[in-house]
Amino acid sequence: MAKGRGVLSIDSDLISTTSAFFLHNPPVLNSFPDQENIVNPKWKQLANTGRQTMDATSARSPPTTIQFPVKLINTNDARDDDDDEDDDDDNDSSLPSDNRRRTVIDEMDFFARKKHDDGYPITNNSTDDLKDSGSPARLELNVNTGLNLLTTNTSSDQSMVDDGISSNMEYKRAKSELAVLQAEVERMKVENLRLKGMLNQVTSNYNALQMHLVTLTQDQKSHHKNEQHDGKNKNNGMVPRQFMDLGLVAAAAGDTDDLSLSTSEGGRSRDRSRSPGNNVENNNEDGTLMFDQDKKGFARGADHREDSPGQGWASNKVARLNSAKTIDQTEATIRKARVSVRARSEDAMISDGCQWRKYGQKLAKGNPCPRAYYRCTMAAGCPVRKQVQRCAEDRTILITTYEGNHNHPLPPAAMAMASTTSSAARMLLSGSMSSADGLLNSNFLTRSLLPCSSNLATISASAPFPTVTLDLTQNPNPLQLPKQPTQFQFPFPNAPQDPANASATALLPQIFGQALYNQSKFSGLQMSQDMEPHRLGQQSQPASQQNPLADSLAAATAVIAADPNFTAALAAAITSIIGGAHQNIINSTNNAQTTSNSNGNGNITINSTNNAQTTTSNSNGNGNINISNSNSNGHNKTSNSSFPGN
DNA sequence: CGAATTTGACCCGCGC
DNA sequence: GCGCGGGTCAAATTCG
Repeated sequence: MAKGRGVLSIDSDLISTTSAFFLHNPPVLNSFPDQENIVNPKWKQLANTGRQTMDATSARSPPTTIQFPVKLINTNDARDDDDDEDDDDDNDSSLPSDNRRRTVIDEMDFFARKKHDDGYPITNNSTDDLKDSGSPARLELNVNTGLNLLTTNTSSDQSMVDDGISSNMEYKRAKSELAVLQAEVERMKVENLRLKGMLNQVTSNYNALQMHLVTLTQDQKSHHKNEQHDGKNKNNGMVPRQFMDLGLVAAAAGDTDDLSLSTSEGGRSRDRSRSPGNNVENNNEDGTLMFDQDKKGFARGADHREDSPGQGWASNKVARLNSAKTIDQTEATIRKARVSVRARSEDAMISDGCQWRKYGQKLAKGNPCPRAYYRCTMAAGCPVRKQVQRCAEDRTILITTYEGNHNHPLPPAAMAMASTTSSAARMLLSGSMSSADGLLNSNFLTRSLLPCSSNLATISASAPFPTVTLDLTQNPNPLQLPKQPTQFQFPFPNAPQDPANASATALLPQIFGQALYNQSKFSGLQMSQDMEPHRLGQQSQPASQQNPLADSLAAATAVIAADPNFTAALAAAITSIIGGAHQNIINSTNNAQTTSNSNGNGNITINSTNNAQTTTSNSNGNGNINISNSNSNGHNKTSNSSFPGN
């Protein structure tokens, strides 16, 4: 897990970077990040892996993305590249030199380019962006510029006429392009209204969130030893939402036959022959093989599914095979994804609200402390597993790794980890599955989007399993939070300051996990690009009734779900809270600009504005790394496999 | 006595 | 092909 770890660290104090997000145009979305916007050749090479000719696409097709200028200024590094000019000067040379250089994301100007295109005054960011547009590839994606009008028309519009008669043609073409863009603007406005509502909800529920967490903390402190037992008796407080197993239930709902075939063939028999008793568990009431796969899920399920297509099945349903295979790959990635929580605790386990049964223990290599294996026993067949092991270096640190999603209602106290585990996969997936080389891309995103070295959250896509690690054991990097003298103990100001209390530490995963969960919730189920705003609000309403916290964060995360950069933005907000923020403002306006600002005090301001495109621009301190988010693609994929029951 | 835990064996994937 | 390591199983054991 250690190798190749990308680290997420967003320092509210040092945040001085302006992030530019490029919002995608979903209908013509490219499934791969805009490596054209990647200034660094090395990164660009990475981004090109497994991707088809993007250059040709961008050259021939109408603009698929709308760029929103972002300026990322790296202030953490000793290098003096913290001004715009420097960014321009060494775009190619300095940017990649150190992927691990911490980049602090401060401001996310989602709509600056949009403003520019709409004729609004060009912001400073826009200016910077234009300067950055020295990269030819970037110009190609600058869909709203006049230049692109000449280069991005569709092939059908490409005429063989001579230049002499082309002026009128080009005028019409430009007019057509303008109409398209105007339609996009209208759609963005609708999207913005939706986001506005979400963000307002975040604001209105923020106090409720704090109260909720404080209550949880007090409750967990007082019932720390008995929490698992309490969870058994809190059926009244069960969250009615079903955490369906990733993908497998989707198979039950849609392609049950196919996936059943796929899972019943191949490597399935070998396992069953060894464990006949599992057959009972395999036969779920709905006839799916959900648990059967889940039993292999922690380590082997994905592998089985990946090579599962049978002979006849594949030959008869080529088209469906492709789609199913894609889903399988998605599921495999999700299934492999893990959420690891590092927390200081003297107890054998951190209290996460679930009931667990130990089914194994093993001495893992490199750690004298045994690793314990637990499975959730709150419901028969629940696929969720967790591993608990003490850190070899510091045995006061308890490392708990979760995988899987609960298939049963959960008590509120258990929502934290459940949300985390069910969503972390998608967070990784949002970057990893946007292209053929999923993990590579995920890792790429990790390094590019989350270049900051941090103790808070780590996303490791290069590990055997994509892992999101939440480190609750260390105070933030002093270089990143120089103004935060106190040791990080709890992310919320009102929280008890008891570092040894595992219950308290378990709440950060709740926050983060909730965000992740909501991200998946919106991205996978409700964040459909085609979904109308009012419908979205309606769907989120029940959850809101159940848990205002869930919805408030859901709203924020819905925005974040658009891109891993947004996740970084959320992390920035969380980090801000951790850093002692006393004020977190999330505003929503109709202005064509979205910014996320963080001052030295850890305040976070997120202004949502008139835009709905989902292209992202990312950059570190040395230059601009522009990543075209495949949000819509990736999330649509997950929507097929994530929460089919909803 | 039932439930939970322990623990050795087994299976599987992966690297050499 | 073999060994290693991770993960799981299930009989044995312990616990309440």
